[in-house]
Order: sequence, then structure tokens, then C-alpha cells
Amino acid sequence: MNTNIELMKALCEPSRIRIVTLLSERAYCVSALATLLGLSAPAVSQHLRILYDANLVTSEKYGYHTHYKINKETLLSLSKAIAELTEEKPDLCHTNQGYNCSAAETVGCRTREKKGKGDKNA
Amino acid sequence: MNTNIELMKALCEPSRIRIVTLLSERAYCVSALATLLGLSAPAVSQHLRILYDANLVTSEKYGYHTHYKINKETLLSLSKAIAELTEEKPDLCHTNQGYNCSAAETVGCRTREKKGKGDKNA
DNA sequence: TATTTAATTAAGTCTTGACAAAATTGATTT
DNA sequence: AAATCAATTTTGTCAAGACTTAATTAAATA
Repeated sequence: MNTNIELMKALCEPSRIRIVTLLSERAYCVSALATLLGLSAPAVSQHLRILYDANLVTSEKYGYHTHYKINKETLLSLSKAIAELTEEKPDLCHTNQGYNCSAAETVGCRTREKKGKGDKNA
Repeated sequence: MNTNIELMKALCEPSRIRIVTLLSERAYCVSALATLLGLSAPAVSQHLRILYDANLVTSEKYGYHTHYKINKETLLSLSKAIAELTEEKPDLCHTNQGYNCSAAETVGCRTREKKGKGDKNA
């Protein structure tokens, strides 16, 4: 079993997300992925090792090649975990390790500005 | 709008996953999160900036404090995108940028070993 | 207006990890 | 067995980014 943090950490890297996306369409061998991604085979192999350890892909050897596939079960469990973050929870306000943040009454407010949006210069 | 890669990159950091998990239970101000996570307020603020830019959280000022909440819409869209990776796709084998990996016939196989599992020593 | 408080930004350090190149492993084929 | 080929592991470099402290900003209250 994997924690969601392990899964997210494994998936967080752009190249690895691309690998998983490619593997969601079909199985590929290492050198195929390397060509498609424009990376060296060792680099891809290292990414696959991380995805494999996180149970996000499976591998099988066929002659010279090793084919990698996504592990749908793990991806679905991650998807579910993320969706569950949006579900209503019981109010744990006072039980949270001694920290009791004052309530969020609706008073005047001003939201944070997006970085780099708007006030570029004049 | 955010690409899934942007979202995953924003979420990939352990502290940020913990922040989102905490915010999934209730809104918190920056200093509350800093206390709960054992980090400095600037560190938390920087994480929140990244989550905010990725549309994963929203913020509102209440008096001295700024309350942060998760953005359920974005989390659900990410959850959906991950689930969609597991859906069957049409075979794109030959259209993949010129790379035509040989088919994956079922032959003898041997799977990769988990790192650190098993052969620790004698 | 001066003071106080929370949050943000800036500056600098230090760790992590992505990548390439080289060396190694393991298996297939002649 | 020797040659060949894909994949992995090893080694080293370099950049990205997480974090702290210090400085700054912005708002609320006296």
C-alpha cells in the first residue's frame, strides 16, 4: 500500500506525468519512452523505477524489451483520495493539536493577488 | 485554467499536501498552519502562494488574519483527470510521433524488483 | 498618528533530485 | 562461447526549490 504523499511525490515530476500519460494509451518499452520524451534511457529508467516503487506502473520483459504499463488500480485510488479531500468533514476545530484558530466570520476581505498578473509595470 | 502538470507540481511537495489536507477539514490562517506544520510563517506563506497560483486554495482576509480554504472545483478536476488516465483509449500506436514500438506479445517475463526489498544482505 | 500584529517579500543557504555519460548486468542469438 | 542489444546501476554535475532570518507591507486598534 502507498500513502497519497508517496503517490503524489512520485507523480509530481513533469517527465513522470508525461510517462504516465503516454502509458495510459498503451504499453511502451524504455527506449520508446526515451525517444518520445527526448531523454536518455537511463533517465527514463530512473523515472520508471520511482513510478514502479509507487505501484503506479507494472513491468514485463519481452525478449530484449521491457514493457511498462500503468497500474489503473493505484491511479484510481489516488483519484479517489483527491476527491475525498473535497467532502464535508466533521468540525475538528478544537481537537486540532491544541491550535484553536479564531472563527472565520464574514468581515471585509481582500484576496491575494496572482503572481505576475496585472501590475507588470506602468 | 490549469494544466494537470501545473496542479501536480503544486501538490507534489509533502508540506503542501499536508496543507491541503488540513484545509480540507476547515479554513486556517497562515500562522495556524505554521504552528500545525512546525514551519515558519514565511515558509507556509510561500507554499500557499504556490497553491493559490494553481487555484488549489482561495484566501480571504478577516481582520488581522487571512483565511485559506481549498478550492474544491480544482481538486475535483484533478481527481477526474487522474481517473481518466485509466480509461481505454483508441490505439494510437502508429501515430505516435514516428515511434513504432514492437507489439507486446505475451512471452516469458520477469518483473523488476522493488528497491530495498528482499536482498538486504545474507 | 503611532503602535501592534499578521502576512508577505527578499535574500541567502543548503538539500534534493533530474539528467547525462560511463560501466555493468542479463538475456538473446548466432 | 562470443557477440549483441536493452535496461539498469553508478557516478558526478548542475539547477530547482524548501527553508530560515531579516526586512517590508498592510491593516486594525488605541
